[in-house]
Amino acid sequence: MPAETPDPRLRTWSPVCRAVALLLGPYAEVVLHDAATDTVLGIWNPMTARAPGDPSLLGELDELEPAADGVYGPYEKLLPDGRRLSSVSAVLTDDAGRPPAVLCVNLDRGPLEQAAALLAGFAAPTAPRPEPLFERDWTERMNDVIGGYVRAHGRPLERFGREDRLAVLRELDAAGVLAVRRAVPAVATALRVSRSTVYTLLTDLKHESET
Amino acid sequence: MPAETPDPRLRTWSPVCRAVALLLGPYAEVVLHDAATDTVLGIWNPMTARAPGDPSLLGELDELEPAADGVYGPYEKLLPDGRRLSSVSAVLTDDAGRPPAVLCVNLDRGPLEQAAALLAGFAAPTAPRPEPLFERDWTERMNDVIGGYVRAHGRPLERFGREDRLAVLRELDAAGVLAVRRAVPAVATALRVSRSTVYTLLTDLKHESET
DNA sequence: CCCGGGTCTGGACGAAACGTCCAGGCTGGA
DNA sequence: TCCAGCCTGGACGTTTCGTCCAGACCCGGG
Repeated sequence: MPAETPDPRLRTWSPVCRAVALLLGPYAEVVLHDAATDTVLGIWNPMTARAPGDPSLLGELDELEPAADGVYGPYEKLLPDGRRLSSVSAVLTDDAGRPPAVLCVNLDRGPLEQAAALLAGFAAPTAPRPEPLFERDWTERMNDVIGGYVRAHGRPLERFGREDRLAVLRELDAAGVLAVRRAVPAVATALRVSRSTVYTLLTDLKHESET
Repeated sequence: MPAETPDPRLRTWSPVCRAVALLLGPYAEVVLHDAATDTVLGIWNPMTARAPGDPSLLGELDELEPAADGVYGPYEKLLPDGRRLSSVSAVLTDDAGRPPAVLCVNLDRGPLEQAAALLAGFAAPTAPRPEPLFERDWTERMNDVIGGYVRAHGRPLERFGREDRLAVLRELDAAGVLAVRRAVPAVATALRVSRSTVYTLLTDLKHESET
């Protein structure tokens, strides 16, 4: 039963909500909450079963950083059906001194992530990751450094020249990777180069930094 | 000057080439090579200045894995202007016993990667990387761990017992400090303990975690 | 007082990793 | 074609690692 006298805040904010909902298409839900009563004022593109008047279950915001200007997120939300959402919330106040409303935009990441994965796979020149089992350690940083250099210079490993290797080794050294046990042989392999070469390059590096 | 009698292989394969070129749109180049003379037979959607009759510069294929069924790649190619391509090649033979042709499809990855990056960024719920940002020197981390333990337990280094040392070593190991070259002697010194002791404690630790 | 279990110590030692060196091989340019 | 520069694989001496052990030390119990 829709109220005959809609909340004035609804009149104020609903154009924004409708606009955002339209702009972001079918994968975004926009919800306007009443912060005082913790109920839903309005909802556009609903992805869940909530309707105006329902409780907001907005307690979540308390746990988040106040984030300065009343904007929270983007943070991650999970739906019972497994969908993952990216959400932002904003506290809306008007000059009429009315209790604030809270605007929430929930974007379903699923389709976007699928599309991104699809495009990435399409563009991939090779299998994305051999991934030697989760190794959250220095080898990853090594790969980050090397991969970053390749991307930054648009030059694949096979086209590396002496200067490229020197640059990468400089970075790896600065990152402390070379101080790790057994790192040098691993780096050599990663650079498609012999252990000897890595040591030679390293002495060259040391020598050049002395000047 | 187009030859009056086009190569019969061109008649055989050009429909395929045209179809692929159309399907993949403006970002894909299709080239048909003559493997015997190493020249270009035909080219659709050219991204480079090559034309029929030009040398193929197909030597690249020799460096690649024969890949079983005559299909090479996908592998990465670089254009002088910096564009990155994903390429596949296939050796085409017909039953007429003619010398084989080589079909190359070069897909410009740039637009796809841009799109993927855009989508991925759109979907990202939060900054992808907290990135420890200039990871401090491992000795500092060692001192942090030890100092933190001392403060947390209000027990100065001189009062450390076996359990304290074990606990600290557990933390240091988890922090990866012990994977650094020459770290163990330093840790021993910091703990006011001999190198031997550290090693025995470490084996005890390893042994206890096996149960 | 002495004893014994538990712990740390310095030193020794084989094994591994480290870092250097050299005699080739490959490649791209003069 | 030769040359110069770079990379390679292997060999080799050195350093570091990790283990082992005999003895010193501490401390509570008999």
